[in-house]
Amino acid sequence: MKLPPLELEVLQHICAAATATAPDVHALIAQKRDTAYSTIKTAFDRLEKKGVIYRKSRVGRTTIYSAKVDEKSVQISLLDDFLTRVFPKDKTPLFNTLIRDSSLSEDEVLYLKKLIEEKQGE
Amino acid sequence: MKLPPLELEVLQHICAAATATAPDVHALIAQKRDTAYSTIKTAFDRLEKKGVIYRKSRVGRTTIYSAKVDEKSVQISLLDDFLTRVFPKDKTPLFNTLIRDSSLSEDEVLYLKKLIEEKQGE
DNA sequence: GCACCATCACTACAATTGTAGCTTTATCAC
DNA sequence: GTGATAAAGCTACAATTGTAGTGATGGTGC
Repeated sequence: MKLPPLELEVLQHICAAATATAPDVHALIAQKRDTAYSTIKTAFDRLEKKGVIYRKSRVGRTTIYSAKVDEKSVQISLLDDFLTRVFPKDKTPLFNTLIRDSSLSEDEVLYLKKLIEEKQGE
Repeated sequence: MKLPPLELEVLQHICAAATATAPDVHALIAQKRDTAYSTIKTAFDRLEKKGVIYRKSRVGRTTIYSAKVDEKSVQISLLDDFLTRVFPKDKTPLFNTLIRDSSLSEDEVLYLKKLIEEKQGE
């Protein structure tokens, strides 16, 4: 599956709250940057047309949407595509950036270590 | 920086060979899938217009291009954007897919482990 | 010298995406 | 009931991208 940035962002808000309305998501995004309501609503419409979200119910004249897909599976699908496109061969720069340069918490580092030791045990 | 898939793919071929011509890259890509020469040449033209590659020299009437950018820095830039967009919060699914599900060579696993231990030593 | 053909340069077009305006409509408050 | 208004629905548009056709052109071989 492919999701353009804005649609992904909207989907993330919907997933985070389990259900969401266009006005709600617009309010959230508008906190960070200037965006018209209709822009966000268009993202909802396109996500719905793509079968990624659906109309769960209504309150008043406000539609309540919910995701049809699991956020994690979307992430994995996007990650898969990204990795094969951007790091088709040598993954060293990926690891370097990820571990050396990106700010991981101590917990994340421990989690990673555990995963790797698991992998080595195979 | 942002690079659409086709332009990235072309750039990767140019970087891999240090210099490359449009006919060469077309031949390489055409091995994998059916693509018109002009499609590839358009990617060259757009990369050039974006300042990502430049005309280094000519042999006969064939232009030899070379990259103006380091492939690694492009990768890092794309990775940065991707991570903040797709995994803005919890990176657990990222690690899981990367380490558990993707096929890493033994060397890659060792390299990863080394990196993590380095990180822990900080 | 000339013809041929590889390569270039240019143009075009449909699909997607971000962006938003405008119109309609249906609640809700009174 | 009626009016104000929030939300929906629809339309539009520019930029980007993948795709490729076409016509120009200039080396190269003979």
